[in-house]
Amino acid sequence: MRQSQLFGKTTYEISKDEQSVNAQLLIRGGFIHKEMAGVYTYLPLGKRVLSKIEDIIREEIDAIGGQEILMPALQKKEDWKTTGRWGVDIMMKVKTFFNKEYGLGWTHEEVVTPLAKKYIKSYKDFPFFVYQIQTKFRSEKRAKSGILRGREFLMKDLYSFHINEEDLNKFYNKAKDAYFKIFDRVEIKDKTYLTFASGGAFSKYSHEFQTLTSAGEDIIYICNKCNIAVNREIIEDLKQSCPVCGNKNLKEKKAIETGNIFKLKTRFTEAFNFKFLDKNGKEDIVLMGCYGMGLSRLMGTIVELFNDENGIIWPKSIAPYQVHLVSIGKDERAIKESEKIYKSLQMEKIDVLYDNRNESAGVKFKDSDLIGIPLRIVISKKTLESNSVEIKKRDRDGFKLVGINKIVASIKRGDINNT
RNA sequence: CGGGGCGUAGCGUAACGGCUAACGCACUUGGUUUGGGACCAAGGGACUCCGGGUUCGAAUCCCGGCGCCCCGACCA
Repeated sequence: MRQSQLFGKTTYEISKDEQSVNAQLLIRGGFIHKEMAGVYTYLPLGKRVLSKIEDIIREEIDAIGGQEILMPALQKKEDWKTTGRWGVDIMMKVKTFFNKEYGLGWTHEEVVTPLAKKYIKSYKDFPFFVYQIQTKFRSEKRAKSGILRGREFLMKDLYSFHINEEDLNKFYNKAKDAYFKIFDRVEIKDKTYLTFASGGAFSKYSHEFQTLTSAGEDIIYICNKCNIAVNREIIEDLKQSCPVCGNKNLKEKKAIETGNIFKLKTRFTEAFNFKFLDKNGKEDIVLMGCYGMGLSRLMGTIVELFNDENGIIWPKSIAPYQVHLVSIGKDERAIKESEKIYKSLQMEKIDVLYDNRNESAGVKFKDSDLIGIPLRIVISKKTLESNSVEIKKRDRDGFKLVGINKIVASIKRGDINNT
């Protein structure tokens, strides 16, 4: 992508209204645009990051047997009445000119349960797992913290269906592992704790995935022995101790909930009377689990975690581009060589953002820092004096020169992947 | 939903009862620049959030809306 043609712009100044770090950096970098409180447009750079997060999640959920579907955001009133959730205050509703009402989906049990019931009758078809990556609507009383708490946000929601508890438990643990794989791939695993939360009426605990950040809005209590945590709602019930080992020395930390998994058991299958026929031809109730993960929140969390005074520092796996090719100056040969490198990187199928703009070196470097692509190739008259380009890496350890490539027009995929 | 703060060009701000609403960034044109947010010159761009009031006169004061941010309650 030629930066001269990139839709969206970096800005130096930002309203003092915008106080959260993720909103500031993402807006300044031209990743997102705020439409209203809690509602954002994802510009090309932001959309690329979101898509990369989406790809990672899709891969890991597919790997545990998830089948992707896409359910409607516009939902039937009667199904919400069936579960008794039509009246919850989080639900947004729309009304037509003729006064017909619909709910806007903030979760999808009311859609997926009747849907599954329609297709599945026999024990032979269990277990099965369906998920979607879709926009959710929630009437948050207070949207805040940039894309950490929106009224409209992108979420992956997975639903599992089982004929017995043992099978549900088995999958529940698999989902847990898959979540940690996702956190690992976006480089926040070491800051993310499996956190015990209240399980409601049907199971003792549910689990949240809480990622430590000062921007977080939750308080969790970490057990360093077990490497797990407990959330605020159940800390008192547990008498301030770890539910696994009983350790009383829990550390209080701020965190953000980046995922949650929940054994729904029969909460929704009973409401919709979703039963299956077992081996003996006898009816029994289906068990369910649900597994959520907010993509836009994950993106915001990563920005909160990985930045410095100059801008965002994206993990390699979700950076909007793999390489930022920065061409400095108007020197004819430098421009010609930049074009050659740009084309050769494209031939190597490397995603490259090419700063071909007619801007000063300072502007280009500042923008590059802000956008936060971890690998930067700089080419200028100066580097060409030694027939080379600079390859610089900017990551959480700082900013350093990692190489000088002598043969300018022949940077290969390997050179990029190895740095 | 309670408390606090704030709404002036695309963005950041100034003017705080009195001439044509000012400045910086961004934008357009021409020129000089190009290794860390350059410079000169010339431009375009505003129903001062909306509605009502007070006043000879309102961006400025008052009332009512709406919107945005922060704190709290609630929540992925």
